[in-house]
Formats: sequence, structure tokens, C-alpha cells
Amino acid sequence: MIVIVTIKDVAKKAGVSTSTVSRVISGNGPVNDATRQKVMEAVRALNYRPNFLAKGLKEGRTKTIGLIIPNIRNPIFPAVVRGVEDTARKQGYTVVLCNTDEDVLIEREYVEKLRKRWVDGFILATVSEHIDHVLELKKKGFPVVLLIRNIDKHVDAVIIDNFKAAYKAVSYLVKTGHKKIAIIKGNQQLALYRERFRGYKQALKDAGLPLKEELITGEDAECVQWSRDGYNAINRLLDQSIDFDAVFATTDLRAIGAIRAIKDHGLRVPEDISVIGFDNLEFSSLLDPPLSTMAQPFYDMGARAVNKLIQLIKNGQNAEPVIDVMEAELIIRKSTR
Amino acid sequence: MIVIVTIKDVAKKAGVSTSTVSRVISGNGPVNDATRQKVMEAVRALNYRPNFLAKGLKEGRTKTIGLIIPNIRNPIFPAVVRGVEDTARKQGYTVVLCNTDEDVLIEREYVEKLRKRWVDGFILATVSEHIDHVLELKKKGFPVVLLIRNIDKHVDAVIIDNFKAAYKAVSYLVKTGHKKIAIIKGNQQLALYRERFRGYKQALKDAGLPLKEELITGEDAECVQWSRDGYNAINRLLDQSIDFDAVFATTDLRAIGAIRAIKDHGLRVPEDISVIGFDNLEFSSLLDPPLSTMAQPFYDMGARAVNKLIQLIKNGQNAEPVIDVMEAELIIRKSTR
DNA sequence: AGGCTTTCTGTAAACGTTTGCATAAAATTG
DNA sequence: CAATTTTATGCAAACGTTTACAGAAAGCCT
Repeated sequence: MIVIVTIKDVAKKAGVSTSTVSRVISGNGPVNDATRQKVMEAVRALNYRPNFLAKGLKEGRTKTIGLIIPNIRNPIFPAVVRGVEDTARKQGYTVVLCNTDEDVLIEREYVEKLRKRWVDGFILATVSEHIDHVLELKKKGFPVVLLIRNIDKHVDAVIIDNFKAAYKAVSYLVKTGHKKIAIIKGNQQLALYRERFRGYKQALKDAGLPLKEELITGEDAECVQWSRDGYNAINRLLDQSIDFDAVFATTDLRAIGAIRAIKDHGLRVPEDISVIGFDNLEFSSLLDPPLSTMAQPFYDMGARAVNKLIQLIKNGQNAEPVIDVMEAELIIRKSTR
Repeated sequence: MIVIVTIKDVAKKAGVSTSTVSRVISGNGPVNDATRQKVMEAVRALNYRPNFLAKGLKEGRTKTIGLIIPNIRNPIFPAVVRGVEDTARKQGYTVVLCNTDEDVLIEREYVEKLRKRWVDGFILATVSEHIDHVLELKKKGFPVVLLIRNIDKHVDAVIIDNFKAAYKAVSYLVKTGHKKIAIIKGNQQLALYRERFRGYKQALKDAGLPLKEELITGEDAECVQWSRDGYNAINRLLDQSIDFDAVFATTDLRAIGAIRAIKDHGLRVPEDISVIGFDNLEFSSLLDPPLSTMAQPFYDMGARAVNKLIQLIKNGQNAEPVIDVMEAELIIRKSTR
């Protein structure tokens, strides 16, 4: 049986009204020093804690934000989550984390649940292109910021320029003398992979290299066993004796699979084939060889999304949504020659 | 400006009282089919969503649980979190995730915040041995389950038997012919590492092998760059030409560091030195060589902790707390000969 | 001393629900 | 058909806060 101490108990104990207690606690409005002492003492004696629900109900806000991501087991997300949480905490906000498993129904379910005056706003690494629920939120004036995956010009977002990043990575391979660059293209249902694919093509084109069908590999599946896609793709290429001297993997996990496949065929990375990844996961530097990759600033992206959201919560919706594009950074380690 | 639709608006639109609307929505109490129709229609027309805070305040519960962990970037936790969240969701509960950064002050801050009638109970992978705040919760009748790290016989918990698991791992090394087994011992401030250390010593003893001081390595620091500890420890051993044929690393991350150090010294795993880890991280099978390790059933532990907690929430505190000890499983891959 | 601020405190309404109680209508019973 | 049960609905209080308003006391000015 949990016994609940309310503001009334404190008021009675201190011999004042509840409003006075409230004023002491919140610091709103004047209160005599002597009474303040009495109240504080009663608070301490009774171990009083203001009821979050009552406070939120009255004030019309909870200082809580909803963070909706596909899957925390996808290793790109832990850093994002910490960026969000740390920044939120510093500003007095708490985060409710939700995993959707890439399932738009679960995503909708969570949005429905949390928008019932539970959270003051949302950060969404949304699942797919079915985002009517997001636009609906936005229309109703609910603060929303999209993160990593943006979809629509009409919603605030924090992303990187995937086209440019892929372009940079592939151009680096070109510049270091690679001529036959395979790509593990990622799930083309997602805009971000389409962009990376586009960057790959553009980089080849600008370098005067041909775009070869047989070097375009990988499935559209997401999220099964992430490195598997990379392994299968490159394994198939090698089995078919297709000639290539580098791999642009659209994620680090796919790069790990690719390296595994290359080694299994008795070849060396990077001497025989260079591999470049995308993401810069926390353990990518621990691989053998340490992975060259395009680093996304995950932590900072999370942090920035929170700041953006808190702005929206405080000031209401902007006239025009703004999309922050952050820089991805090329990190060269030992998997490229 | 967010416009809020309340139960009153629905009542007015449907031409009934608020109590009737409430009954329609919650399904408590009888209501005529015709009125139900009218109400449902009004609900739909107005896009009504019951206010979570008001409901929680009235009902005295929120169907929310607080999950407090040291750091989601520690790769053992994503699986735990999913186990917790998935199981909670199936039972209509939502999870608030909090990272403490191994800082007991932040942990206390979160506990203070969430116990203000926000969550119905806590799952804690607690930080240290300073757990007065946990015992306080428990004393006040607040449902609490400890996870992974348990501290006290007086609080319900879900853990593995770290002594036994370490014993198993080291015994396997002994059985496969290793005679000089080094340990990277982990942070001895934490009970779980003390237990693993104890298991190591006991296994050597039972096998009639000597416990050599110089083979006991690793620092008490936690959480800086986790694999670094393993790297430094084994690097030092090799630099000093200390002779050993196997390493028992108390975490997979330490094992990764150890492997790196061994390779850097021009030695091979497992031909020259076997390495066995502890945890079975999601990417441990992707390493080179794939890591042999003691697998902890992280997802299931999370799931079980939730079920335990929901029991406590529903039935109140047990007379006697019960500690669930789950099985760790030895997984042999290619890092041991 | 009378009027005017300023400081302090209490009363009561409000936030949006749920639910016990009362009542009315309808259905069932002997 | 009167008596009883069942079904359906509304009224109003309650959950634990915050805050507008009002009033009392005290301080300051001519």
C-alpha cells in the first residue's frame, strides 16, 4: 500500500493553505520568510513530492518528449538516443523512447498514445514514406522534428546530405586509384539510400567511370541481420568472379559483411579490395582492419533535434519549417588503400 | 495553438453527459446501443483523445514503467531494452528510458523524478553499491526490480550467476588444454565482476592450476572506452613477455581489445593464444575471429524483469523478494582452440 | 491621520477524467 | 398488475495541483 502525501497534508502540518505551499515550492509569488521555513520543514518531514500528473494537467505540459526510432538494436541509434537524452535532461526534459521495429503501425500506435497530452513534442526517426500521421500532428500544431530520415519538405528536420556524403566517399575511392567500385545499395524504399545511390552514380559519372549493372548489389530488405546483406552481396560477386577493386557499402554493418566475404574468399582488405562504409559505428574502429567510413554526427544530430524541438514547444510552429543539414565526415582508416 | 478536445465537447456534441461518454470509452458500465453509436460518432467527428494525465490522476496509475540503465551505448543494453519494451508494450505498458552514465547522482535524480506518480514501477540496472534510494523505494512500497546488477537480497531481481558462468568459461579453457590463463578482471567495485573473478579463481583451483599474480590484469575503471582496458592489459603482458596461452576477458569488449593487442604483437588467435569473452554482443559473431564467449540472455532477462514488475504492480509486494537466476550459455566460435 | 502601495495569505475555481449514488425507465417475476 | 430486478443515464464529487481574485496587514507618503 503506497501512502501518498499531498500538498494538503503539507498545508495542514505547516498550518497554512495549499496555495501558500504551492507558492513556496514553485517560487511563484511572494511568501514570508517565516512561513517559508515552516512549509519547507513540513515538506521535509513528510517527504512530500508534487504529483507529476496533477501538475501536468494543470499546467498543460509535462516537459517530456517522445523519441520514436526504428530499433535501438540498430547500432546507429544508441548514440542518437544519448544525444537526445543528455540534451533534453540539461533543459529539464525527460525522454520517452519507443521502438517501432520499422513497423508503421507500431509507430502510429505510439504517436497516438503519446500525443494524449503526455509529451510536449516528438522527435521521429520515422519508418517509411507513409507519414500521414506525422503531417496530422504537424497540422494540429503539435511540435515535431524529424531525425535522420526526413521525408517531407513541410516538417522540421535534422539530417545529413546523403547524396553529398556518398559522393565524397566514392570520389575518395576514385581519387585513390580504384576503377571498378561495387556498391551495396541498401533499401531503396528509403530516401536516404536512394540519395546515397545517387551520390555513387554521380561520382562515377563525374570521374568518367562507367556505371556497371553487375557492380550494383544488395537487397531492399532492412533490419533482418544487417551485415548479412553485405556478406551475401559481395559473396555472390566473388563467386561469379566479377572483377572489382573496391566496395562502397551504404552502412558499416554491410561493410562488415563485405569484409567477411572477401576474407572468406582468401582475399585481403585493402590490398586486393578496398572497403568503405557509412555511419562510423562505435566499434568500426575496432574491426580488423579498422574501417574507413563516412561518419555521421549521430550524437550531435540528436542534440540538435532536441534544441529544435524545444524551440518549437516554446515558440510554437515556425511559419516555414527549417531543415538542418549537418556535415558527414570522411574517416580514413585501414580498410582502404 | 493546439486546440484540445475534451470529454465535455464530445458529450455536448452527442447530447449526453460526460459520464456516459466515459462509460462508452472505457467500457465500464452499461450503455444503450443507440447512445453508444451517437457517442462513437461524436468521438470520431471531433477526433477525441482521452487526456492521459487526467486519466492517470484519477485512476492512480499510468501504465508506465521507468527503466534506468547506466548507458545505452554500452552494447549489452540495446537488447535488454528491447526485451523490456516489447514485453511491456504487449501488456499495455510504456517504458521511460533513463541513462545514468554510471553516476549515482543522476540515477537518484531520475528516481526522484519518476516516482512522483509518473511511473507505476521501476526496473533498475543500478549503478553502484550506494542504493539507499532503491531501498527507500522498496520501503515505501514502490514496485522495483533490479536487473543484471543486483546488490541486495532484499529486492527482487533478475540476474545470472556470474560466478558459475565464469567458472564454466575458464573450465572450458582448462579442459581444452590451456594451462596459463590470464584474466582481464573488470571493475572490482561491481559485484558482478567480483563474482566473475571468483569463478576464475575457483576454476583454476579445482583444476589444480596455480593462481599467478602476473596473469591478473585490467583496471577498475568502467565505461571510458570499453575495449581499451582489454587492449592495454594484454599489451602490457605481451610487452613484458609474460607467458600465457589463453585470456578470459570479463566482457566481449575487453576481449576485442585483447585480440587487437595479440594481433599487433604478430601473434594469432587462437593458434597462439585463445580468447574467450563474456556477454555475446550482437556483433561478437562478426569479429575476426568470431568470438567464443559466455552468452547472457539479455533480451529474455529484460522480458522477465518486466513480467516480474507487473506482478508486483498488480499484487503488491511479495512477503519475500525473489531473485531469478537465469542461465548463461557457453558459445564456442573461433577464438578458442 | 488618511490615502496609497506593497506584501502576504486564503478561498475557490479550474485542469479532464472516473465513479458512487440517485433516479427513471424498461424488463422480469409470481 | 403490483413488486422487483435490471438497464440506462445524469449529477456531482474526487484525483492533486496552480492561480486569479480578494482581503488583511503593514509600510510609506503628504
